[in-house]
Amino acid sequence: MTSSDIRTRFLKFFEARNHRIVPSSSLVPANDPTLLFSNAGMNQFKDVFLGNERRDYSRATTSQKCVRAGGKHNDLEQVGRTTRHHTFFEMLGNFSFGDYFKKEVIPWAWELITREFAIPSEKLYVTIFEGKSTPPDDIPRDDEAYECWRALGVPADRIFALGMKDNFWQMGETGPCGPCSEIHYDMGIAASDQGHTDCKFPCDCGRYVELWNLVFMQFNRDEQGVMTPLPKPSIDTGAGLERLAAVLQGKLSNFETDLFRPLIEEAAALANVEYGANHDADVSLRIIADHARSATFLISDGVLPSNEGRGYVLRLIMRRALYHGQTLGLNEPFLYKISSRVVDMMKDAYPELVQTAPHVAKAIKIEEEKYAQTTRIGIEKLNEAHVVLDSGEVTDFATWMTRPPSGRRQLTDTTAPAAPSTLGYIRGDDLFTLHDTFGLRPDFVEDMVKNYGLTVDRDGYEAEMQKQRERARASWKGAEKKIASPLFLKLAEDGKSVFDGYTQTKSTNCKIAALVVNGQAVGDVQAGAKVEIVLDHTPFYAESGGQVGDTGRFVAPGTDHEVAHVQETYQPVSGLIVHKAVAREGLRMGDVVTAVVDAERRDATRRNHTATHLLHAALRKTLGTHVKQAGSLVAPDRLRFDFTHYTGLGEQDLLDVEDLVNQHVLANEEMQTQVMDLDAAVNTGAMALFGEKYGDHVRVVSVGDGSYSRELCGGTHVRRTGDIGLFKIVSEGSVAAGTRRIEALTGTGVLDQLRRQTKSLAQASEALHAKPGELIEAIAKLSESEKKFRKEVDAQQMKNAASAAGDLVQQVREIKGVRVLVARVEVTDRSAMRQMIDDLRGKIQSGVIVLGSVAEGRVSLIAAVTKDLTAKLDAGKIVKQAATYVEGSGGGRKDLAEAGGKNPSKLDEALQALPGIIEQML
RNA sequence: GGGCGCGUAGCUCAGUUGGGAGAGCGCGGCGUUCGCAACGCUGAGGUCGAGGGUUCGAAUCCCUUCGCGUCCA
Repeated sequence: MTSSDIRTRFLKFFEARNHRIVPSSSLVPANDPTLLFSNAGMNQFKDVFLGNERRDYSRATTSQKCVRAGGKHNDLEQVGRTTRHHTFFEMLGNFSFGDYFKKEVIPWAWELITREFAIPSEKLYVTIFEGKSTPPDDIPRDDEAYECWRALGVPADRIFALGMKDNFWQMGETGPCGPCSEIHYDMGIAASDQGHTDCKFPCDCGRYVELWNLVFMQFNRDEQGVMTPLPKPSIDTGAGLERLAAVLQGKLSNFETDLFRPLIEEAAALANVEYGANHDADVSLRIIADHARSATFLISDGVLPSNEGRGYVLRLIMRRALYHGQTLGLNEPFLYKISSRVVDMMKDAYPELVQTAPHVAKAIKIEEEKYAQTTRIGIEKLNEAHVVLDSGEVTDFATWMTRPPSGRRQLTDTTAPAAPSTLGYIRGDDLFTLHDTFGLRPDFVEDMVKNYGLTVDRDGYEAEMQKQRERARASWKGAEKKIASPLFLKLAEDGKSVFDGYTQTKSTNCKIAALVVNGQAVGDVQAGAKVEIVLDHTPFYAESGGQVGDTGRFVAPGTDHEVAHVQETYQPVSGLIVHKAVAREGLRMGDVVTAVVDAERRDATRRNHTATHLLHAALRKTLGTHVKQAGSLVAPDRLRFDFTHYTGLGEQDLLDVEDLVNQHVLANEEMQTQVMDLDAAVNTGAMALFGEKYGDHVRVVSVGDGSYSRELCGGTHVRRTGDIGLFKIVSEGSVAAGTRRIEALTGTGVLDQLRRQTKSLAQASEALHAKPGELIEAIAKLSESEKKFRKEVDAQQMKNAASAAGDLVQQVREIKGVRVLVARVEVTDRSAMRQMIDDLRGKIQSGVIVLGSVAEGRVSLIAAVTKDLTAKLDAGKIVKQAATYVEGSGGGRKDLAEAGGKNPSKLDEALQALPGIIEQML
C-alpha cells in the first residue's frame, strides 16, 4: 500500500463517519505565538478545544504537516541515525469536539487498523492509563477504555496500563487534559536496536512501535492543579504516517518507505554513491532526504532562512543537510534538486506546494550558495586556528599543514580507520570562534583536520558554548514582558469601550466611565491634570495593528469648549480604549462629553493604512506569494512595512510595486468592510496575519471586489482608493536576514517631499549656475575639472618641492659630524613635503632634515633621519620637541616623523631652536 | 532579545604602539610573437560603508548608524 493510499484511506474512513476533511494548517502556527512550528494535528483546533472558538462541524479528520526541531525536545541529532526520527512528518488524526467519545473512537481505530489496513491483531498491543492517586492528582484508572478494548476481543494480556508519562496528556500546566490509549505494533526481533531476541512489551528497544495515540480530553485542570470533568469531553488522535507506511510496506525503517526512498536514491545518484554500501554515507543520505522535506515544506509555508526565530531553525536544518552533502562530495548546489523531488511526491496531498515551487527552489539555491561562501571564509580562518601538539608545542593550522610529512604524517599513513591517537588538537576556544563567528561546524572542522593527524578539543568548545548560552539567558531575563496593570484588567472586566469611529470622527453623548491618575482610579480631576480617560464609547482609534492611536479633544456637549486635550490613545488591555489627556476643566466620573478626533491627522493616517494594504498586495503580485507581513507602522506622516523576502529589491522591482499601487489608487476603487466569522473570511481568501490572534468575528477589509487585496484588519481606511492621492516609496532596506523594510508616503506627504526636493534642486542649480535638467552634467564636469586641477596642483607642488630641495641642499651644515638641514618651506601639501624630504634625503645621503611650513593657520613639521643614523637620532623625538614651540605635538618612526602645531608665529623660533635640540641628542 | 566578526581598487583580500593606502587577479597601452597563451615594461582605477568625536595627525582608537555574515535564546 503506498503512503498516498494510506493517507487517503485514513481520511476517507473518517469522512464516511461524518467527519469533515480539513486541510492541514500551515507549519507556522496561525494563532499560537508560543509554538515554533505546528507539531501535532490538534494545533489548529486548540482554540476549539479550549472553547474559545466554534466551527460549523464537530468532527474533523486531517493529515497535518508537522515539524519538530529546535525547542525543548530537540532530537535533531538523532535524525538519520535511527529508523524513526524525523524533522518533518505527517500526522493523521481524527477529532471530536464534544461529540463522540471513547465508545466510538476505540472501535473505529481498531477497525481501521485491523480491517482497512489489515494489520494482524496478534502483532498489536494496546495501552491504557493506570491512574494516579498521589496528591494533588486523584485520577482513576481508565477502566472505560479497558472495557472498550476487551469488547473488541483484545486479549487481557495484550492490554497494558501505563503511567502519567506515557498515557496522560495535557495541553499545558492548566486547561484540558485526559488519559490516552495507544496502539503499538510488534516489528519483530529484527527491529530491536539492542539485538534483543525475546524481549517483552513494552520494551523500548525499537521492536515495539507506537502506531496511534488516542487522547481522551475529559478533564480541565485549574491553577491549583485540581481536575474537574469537562461537560463535553473531546477526542484528539494522532498516527504518524511514516510509521504506518513502514508497517504496511513491511519495512523496518521509515526511511525504506516510498516517502523517503526516492529522495535517498536521488541524493545518492547526485553524489554518485550507492545507498547501503557505507554506514556513514547512508546516514548522510537519510539526513539529506529528511531535511529536504522540512526545508521544502517550511519555505512553502513562508519561512525563510534567517538568523533568528523560525528562520534560524530552518537554516540550521538546511545547513546540516548541506554539510552532509559536502561529506559526500556534493560541492555544487544540490538540495534544491531534491526539494523539487519532494514537491513532485507530495503535491497531490499538499497542492500548495505547486504554487510555491519556483520560490522554494530559488530560496534553497540561494541558501546553498551562501553556505558555500561561509564555508570558504571559515576555512581561511581555520588556517589561523591554534594547534596544540601532544609535545606541548603550539602552532597554527596553516603552518602545521606545510610541515614535511615526516613531521606529522606517520599516523595518518596507518590505514586503520579508527585510530584514536593523534598528534595534537585544535584549541577549543578557536573551535568555538570558528563556529560562533564564522559558521564552521565543529564536525566539519574535525573532518578537515583529521587527515593531518589532528583532532578537536570538544570540551573546550562546549565550555565556551555554555558561557554563550548563559550570556543569552541572563540578558533574556531583563526583557520580561510588561504585565498589564490590574486596574486596567478590572476596568476591562467591568465593561469594554465601544469603538464607533470607523464611520465618524466625532461622537456625542460619551460618558466618562473611568478616570485614572498615576495608575490610580479617581472620582474627579482638576483642570490641568494629566489623566487617562475611559469612555463608554469613543471614535478614538487606539494604537493597534501598527496603526498609531488618534489624538484630538473632548468638548462640552453642544459647544466648542474644550474640556480635555487627548494626546494619545492606546489599549492596555484588549477592548479597553484609554485616552491619555490633559484636563482643561475639572472632570468627574459620569460626565458626558463630545469626543472629537483630530480629523486631519486621522485622514492622513487612513491614507497610509489603505496604502499599506495596497503595498502588501503589490509586493505579493510582484515578488511572489512568499511575501508575508512581518511588521507595520501606520502613522499620519509615513508608513513603514516589513515583509519576508530573501533579497533586496531591485530598482525595477520598486518601480513595478509603486506603479501597481498607484494604478489602484487612480482606479479609485471603493473600499469594502465586512464583519464575518474567521472561517468564512479565510475561505474568501482574506489574508490573515502571521502571529495575530483573531476573535470569532473578524473584520475584513477589501479593495473593490477584493480580488486584488482582502485582509483581516481592524484599522481605519479611506472610502475610495483615490483618497490616497499618490503613493511614493522613499526607502527600501533590510531589518534582518530574510526581512525587508519599505517606507513610503502618501497624499500630502508626497507633496511635501516633492516640494522639499524641488527646492533643494533649485538651490543646487543656482549654486552651480546650471539649469535643473543639466545638473548631472554640470556636476560631472565640475568634479572632473576639479580632479584635473587638483592633479595639476599636486604635480606643480611636487615639482616646486624638488627644485626647492635643490636650493635647500646649500643650507646644510654640520653638527658634531652629522649633516643637518633645517628649513622653512612654502609647500602646503603634506604629501608634497614628504616628497621633498625624500628628495633631500637622497641628496644629502646621510644626515637629518627638518622642514616646517604653514598652511591654513596651522604649522606642519616633518623630520627625517637617514637609516645609518637612526641608532643615534630619533626623528620622532626631534619633531616632538620642536612641536612644543608651536603649541603642538607629534611623533612617528625613527626615520620619518611628523608634527603639527597651532601657533604659526612661533615656527621660526622652533626652527632656530632645532640645531640645538639635535646637538643635545648627539 | 544577547554576543562575536566583517565592510579598503572591478573581484579576492593585506594593512600592529595612530605618522607615506598596498598586493594578487582583472582591465588599458607598449614590447616579445605569424597569431594566441605565457612573459616583460607601463598605466588607469580609492568619499578606506556613512556620520560624529578624540588627536598636531585616524583606514587604524571611541560613539552613533547602515549593510552583510555567524552563533546562542
